[in-house]
Amino acid sequence: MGRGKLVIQRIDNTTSRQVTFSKRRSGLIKKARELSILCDAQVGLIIFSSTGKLYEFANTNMRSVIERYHNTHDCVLQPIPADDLKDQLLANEITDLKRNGGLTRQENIELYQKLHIVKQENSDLRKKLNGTYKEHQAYQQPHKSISVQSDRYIPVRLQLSQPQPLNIDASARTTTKLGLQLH
Amino acid sequence: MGRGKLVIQRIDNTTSRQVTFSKRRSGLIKKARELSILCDAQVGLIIFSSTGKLYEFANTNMRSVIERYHNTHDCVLQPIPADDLKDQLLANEITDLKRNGGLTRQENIELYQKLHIVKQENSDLRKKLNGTYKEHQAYQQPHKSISVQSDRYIPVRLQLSQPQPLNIDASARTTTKLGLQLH
DNA sequence: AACTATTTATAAGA
DNA sequence: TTCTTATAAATAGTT
Repeated sequence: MGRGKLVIQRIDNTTSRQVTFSKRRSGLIKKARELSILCDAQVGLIIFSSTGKLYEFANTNMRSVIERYHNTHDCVLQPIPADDLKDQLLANEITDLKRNGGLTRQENIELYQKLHIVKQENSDLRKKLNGTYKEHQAYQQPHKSISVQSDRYIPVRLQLSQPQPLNIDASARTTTKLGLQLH
Repeated sequence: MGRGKLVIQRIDNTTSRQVTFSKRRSGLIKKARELSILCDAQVGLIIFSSTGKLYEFANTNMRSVIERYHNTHDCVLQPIPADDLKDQLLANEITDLKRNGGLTRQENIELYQKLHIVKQENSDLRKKLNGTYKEHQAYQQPHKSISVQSDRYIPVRLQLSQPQPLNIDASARTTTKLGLQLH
């Protein structure tokens, strides 16, 4: 839609990307709202811009949508046995925290890998560009600090971020009431 | 859009409503995907039809979107009041989990920012390289490596998304009363 | 922020 | 229901 046909791939130009984001975000939210009204559907929409800003729409409220979403999926984490109501409440909270923390860590790992790949691509591009300019000795790498930083930084973090297997065996469950372990 | 103008209110006719739901649902998901790609945004979309069936889209994975969403809202570390020793232990465990999760979260945010910067740098380099080659029409496919990257990336992410088994080793069992282990 | 030329989505019809 | 088509709506590039 527009003056020209748009190929669906990341828009390089920052200004264009931001303008397009603004336009399409509002368009998307509008359509989400329309769908929920027209068709009597429950809709939840979460958008994080590339700069990390949050935009959202939910015809009811986001929390209820998310809860309903969770209910449709099997709970991966086993409930922690508890003697009484108070213990159960605390145990539930711990279970939630474990789940969320695990997800954050997992996303972290993915981000490191992604970052690693993009940086690699980056340095390949730089190399290529350098080759193009090789007759001009004046050319300097424009972002040397970043590439140096990544060389030192990434391997270490990747190592630290390796997925940690979590595991409760029977004996562990007998020794601790909560059988809790956080990685 | 269509033969006639449509008023945005619940469609009474069941058949029409279902047909419209089907069309608009796919349209909405398509646009959500486009937004995430074009503008490098993280998008999560949850739709429950009026009959309760779930449809969803997330460019990364829904759990990570939801978690990130939660993270932007609740961040406060409040000490939990406890009546007795056992409660206190549980409360401490929760506090630890929260703190640890917070750190991971913080790291996560920084990774997003970093990734954003590197991607920008990447596209700048590509632009520069393209300019260098502008007289040679041979240089086309500016994003080839990115598509390769995603091909490599997605399977990894799927693999990482598998539920992680929980595991406590002997040393962990002996070190903490609650069976808690922080990594 | 507006403006439109175009593309895209889709309501109604076949 | 799936396909078609006229029309409304969204929006890319421009000013």
